[in-house]
Amino acid sequence: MNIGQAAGASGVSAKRIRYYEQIGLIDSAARSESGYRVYDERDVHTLRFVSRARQLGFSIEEISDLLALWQDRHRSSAAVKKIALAHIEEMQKKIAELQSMVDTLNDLACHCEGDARPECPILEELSGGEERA
Amino acid sequence: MNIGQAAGASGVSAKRIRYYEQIGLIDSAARSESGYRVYDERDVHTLRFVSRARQLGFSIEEISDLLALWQDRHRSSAAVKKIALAHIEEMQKKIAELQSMVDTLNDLACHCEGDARPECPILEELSGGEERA
DNA sequence: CCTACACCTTCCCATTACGGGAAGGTCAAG
DNA sequence: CTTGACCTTCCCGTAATGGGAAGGTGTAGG
Repeated sequence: MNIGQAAGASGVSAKRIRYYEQIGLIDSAARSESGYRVYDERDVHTLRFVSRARQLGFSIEEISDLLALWQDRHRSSAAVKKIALAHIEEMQKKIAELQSMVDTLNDLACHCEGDARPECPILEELSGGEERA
Repeated sequence: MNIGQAAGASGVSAKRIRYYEQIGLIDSAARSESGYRVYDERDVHTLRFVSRARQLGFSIEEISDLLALWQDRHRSSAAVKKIALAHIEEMQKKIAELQSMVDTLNDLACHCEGDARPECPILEELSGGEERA
């Protein structure tokens, strides 16, 4: 099957497939005589694996490690779990950051009248308490 | 004051200050005879505004709008609030996405023994239920 | 057989918000 | 007068793609 079909079957765009190949995340595809990339079910399966991992927010580098483990029958589940837990922690840290920003900003927005007048606690806060420089 | 002092006083690195000038977020700084950028308190105040806005997660483009409003004495607080609320919504959406990923992954990780054996629900899930391609 | 048209190829540019570092000019102190 | 800390511009690299150009391929219909 050509890249377009592999894309359709895996949910990974042709652009992305080429990119993944280029950076070495996935093996170089076989080629037809005319130079077209050729894929089989196994390739599509791998692409789906990558796609699902991306949906869970793993970075390409993490996915590279996960793929290696996936293909290693002597892997330990501990190694996989370690990557997963590290990723969870990263995401939770990011969530905490975002939540803190939301809380602060929400607080400010709540005290903003949101009318036609220029007085605005949001700008005052950003300004450092004093008004216009 | 030179860019280094402005950086120290505002908490914005010299690199960033030049970048902000380059993309037009802030006005071009005055120059000394020898070509050095020169800043005053007002500039530093603006830089601090930008810095605080960045700490709340606003994008450069949003900050550009906020700066314009800040400097517009005829602004309406409604315009400011609108930007803030939109930003809050974006962040909440991002949080929800991340939280969903964390939940899913946590669930999988909980069922992973994390020992020396290769069996791993995380990889099984990424694999689509079937084992190794 | 020829012509569309859909598909494929590689290559380069743009995105976001900077940091790093090179090559070279400036300034103040010792 | 030299050293070292500044400053300048310029270009590269980041993460993970999307867009699009220029050009080859494959197939289906007239």
